[in-house]
Amino acid sequence: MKRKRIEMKKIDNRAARQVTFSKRRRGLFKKAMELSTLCDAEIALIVFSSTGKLFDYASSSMQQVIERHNLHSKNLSKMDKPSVELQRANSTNTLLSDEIVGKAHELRQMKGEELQGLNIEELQKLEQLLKVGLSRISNAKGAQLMEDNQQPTQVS
Amino acid sequence: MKRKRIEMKKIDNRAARQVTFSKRRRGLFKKAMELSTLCDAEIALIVFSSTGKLFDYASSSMQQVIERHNLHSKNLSKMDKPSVELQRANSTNTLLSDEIVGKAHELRQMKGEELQGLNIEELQKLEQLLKVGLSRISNAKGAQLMEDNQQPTQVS
DNA sequence: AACTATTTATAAGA
DNA sequence: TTCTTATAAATAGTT
Repeated sequence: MKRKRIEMKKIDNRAARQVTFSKRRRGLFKKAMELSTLCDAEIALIVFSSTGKLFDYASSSMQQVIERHNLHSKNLSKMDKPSVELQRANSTNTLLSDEIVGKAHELRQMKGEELQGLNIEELQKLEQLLKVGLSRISNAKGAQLMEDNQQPTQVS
Repeated sequence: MKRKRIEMKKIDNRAARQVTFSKRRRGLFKKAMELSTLCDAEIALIVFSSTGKLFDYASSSMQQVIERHNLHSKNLSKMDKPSVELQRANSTNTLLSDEIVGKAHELRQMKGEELQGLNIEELQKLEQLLKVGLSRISNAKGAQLMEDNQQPTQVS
């Protein structure tokens, strides 16, 4: 039987690759779930086989993990524009609904209505976002008052 | 030394949980990369530690895998919809798109990126909204710092 | 961070 | 695909 360690490159033989994929995929998902359970981690795992079949797992919900990931990796300025991909994928409404759910969630976060689950770092990012917004609004008010030299409205 | 198999539930001890997280996280990411290499699979893995730190991996790009996932998790059965159904779906899509545009606009306003056309009163309302949001976030930060009164453990 | 006894994953064969 | 088993790999408990 003499097993040996396998070389870390794509397995050429199709059948062998498929068998290895099945075994290792199981192992990988098991490990992901264990890590989530043991260490209270939030995890999402997406796997496409070479034949295009999808396998996925999320410790909470895929949407939630992806959103949280976006909050971290973003490019805070492009999160609020309908994505190019989204416009292209307009053929069904599922994606659109997801996007609405996501944006509604982002809005609630900006309003401070749904902050649970965010850590300090994330809260600070949000705070920064709001502060920038506030200063822009303040500038806009100033500019408008200058133009409106007829009757200065009361400002807060 | 007598190691025994560990119980599959959240590890109570903070330090032990942190150590296990580090070890298993490494293992999990290694396995994910190996599966991708050996079996030519497209993989995305997102992990948030219990302290909110992000770790991620994507065999291609995160955006690409997430998009592909979105494509899979929705239709498949909607491709061969009767035309009436299709029309209904399309009009729904239009409504949903409008809603997204609206929410995106609202988000940009909150960020102060699109304030043209707003008068003083509107700017003040917006400002008020942001101030309320800021104070809630500030409270949340305070609450979280209180919770974290156990000494922050060092992570690798 | 490093060590090692054990457990766990899995390559190869059936 | 499932199972078996020898072996490689991961890791729990410890230093």
